[in-house]
Amino acid sequence: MGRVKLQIKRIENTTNRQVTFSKRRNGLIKKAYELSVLCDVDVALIMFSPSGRLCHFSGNKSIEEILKRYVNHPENERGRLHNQEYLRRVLGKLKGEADRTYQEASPASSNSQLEEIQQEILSCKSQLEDMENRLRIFEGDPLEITTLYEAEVREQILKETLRRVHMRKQVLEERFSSSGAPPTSEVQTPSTLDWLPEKDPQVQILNFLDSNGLLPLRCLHVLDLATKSY
Amino acid sequence: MGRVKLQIKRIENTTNRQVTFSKRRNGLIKKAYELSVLCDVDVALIMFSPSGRLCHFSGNKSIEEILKRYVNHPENERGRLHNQEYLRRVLGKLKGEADRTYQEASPASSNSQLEEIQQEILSCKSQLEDMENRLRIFEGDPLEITTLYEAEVREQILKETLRRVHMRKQVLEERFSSSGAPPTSEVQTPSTLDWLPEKDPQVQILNFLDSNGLLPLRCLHVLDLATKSY
DNA sequence: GACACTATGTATAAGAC
DNA sequence: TGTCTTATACATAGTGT
Repeated sequence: MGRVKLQIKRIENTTNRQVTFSKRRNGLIKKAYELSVLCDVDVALIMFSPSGRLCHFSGNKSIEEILKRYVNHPENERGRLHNQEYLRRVLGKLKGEADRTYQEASPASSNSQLEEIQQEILSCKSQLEDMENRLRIFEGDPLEITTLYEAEVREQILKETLRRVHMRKQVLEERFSSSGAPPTSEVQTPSTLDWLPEKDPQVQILNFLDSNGLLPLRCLHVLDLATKSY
Repeated sequence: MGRVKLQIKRIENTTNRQVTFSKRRNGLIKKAYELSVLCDVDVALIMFSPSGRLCHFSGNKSIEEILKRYVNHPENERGRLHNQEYLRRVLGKLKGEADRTYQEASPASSNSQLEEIQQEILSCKSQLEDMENRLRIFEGDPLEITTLYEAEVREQILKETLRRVHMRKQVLEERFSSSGAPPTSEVQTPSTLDWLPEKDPQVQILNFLDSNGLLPLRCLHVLDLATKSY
């Protein structure tokens, strides 16, 4: 759109990049606004400008409400598939277009390029799938377990992992205590989190993670699932 | 954009609303993607379709990372002012209306779209990175843990996950024993794997997994790491 | 950075499949 | 729902202030 067709790649000129950001940011917010009104849906949009400033938009509800809905959404795990779907759609369209304009440019080269990219996407997807499977062992809802075998297997893996982490913790404890550093860990262990208003152990963990800024959001939904499951 | 000018108000016809959502959602995601690439900025976009389905987009970083950056951003409080600014700007523009009518079609070079897709692959890869980070909590080498905090956090996550899996296992045990099904699990629990030639517990687990064909190969490297670490 | 202009590239409403 | 087509409305790159 504009005088020339713009390649979708990082704009190297800083000034230009910021100008484009300003323009497109407004366009994007407008589109998000229109979508939220026309279709009566919750939309949350968060951007960080090149200079690090925060810009965001949300419809009627506050961003926080929408984020909450997001982290609590059971579909959360599957979310990344949407990007893949989009990818597939764009790719399909592209291929159709390439086929239609078969005569014009260099059909062979662009087709092979397409194949190559398709391969890469497939590879990426299978890797994602593999990782999803591996993550399911740890982050997945236990209710998905339907056989004793699998429950046993998961339990043993977790026990073993726990044992190793525990050993590592002890090593670190010894190291810190012998070097005279303050034993910051034991004081903040969840077993001493009783002062928290929350009594649900999962929420305690959540708060613990959050207060340490370590891995809060990405674990929220797991904990939520847990409270719902049992 | 389209045959007629559309009023920005809720589309009452349900079918129409959903069709429009589908179209505009894709457009919005595309725009968000272009902005994130062109201007090299973090963008997170979350939508809930009229039917309650979750759709989201994020650039290179995972949504969780961006949300975390958002939550921790000091400017957070002032955020909603941006919407007001936008409204004011739109109102200002509403005063001066101008019409332009131009049209011309030309065959789009698919090269830019190729680049677009290549960018998508990059995004895909960064999602892989994110998952790797999440997996590291569970599968990663404990020696990578350098602070007591992190050891504590990992331990608590593992304990909690273990607790949930254990509860699930008990449920399944009860279900099977009460339905008269043979208690296949206890017999093959690793504690009774003494007949195996391997004495290393980790290799025992590995063999256990392997013999049950459940999740063997993808866990190999974890166990390998374990034997190397200690 | 913001605003205005204008030529162009895009998105999309409608409609049909 | 997804997809394609077409006509039309919009967004925006480049430019100047």
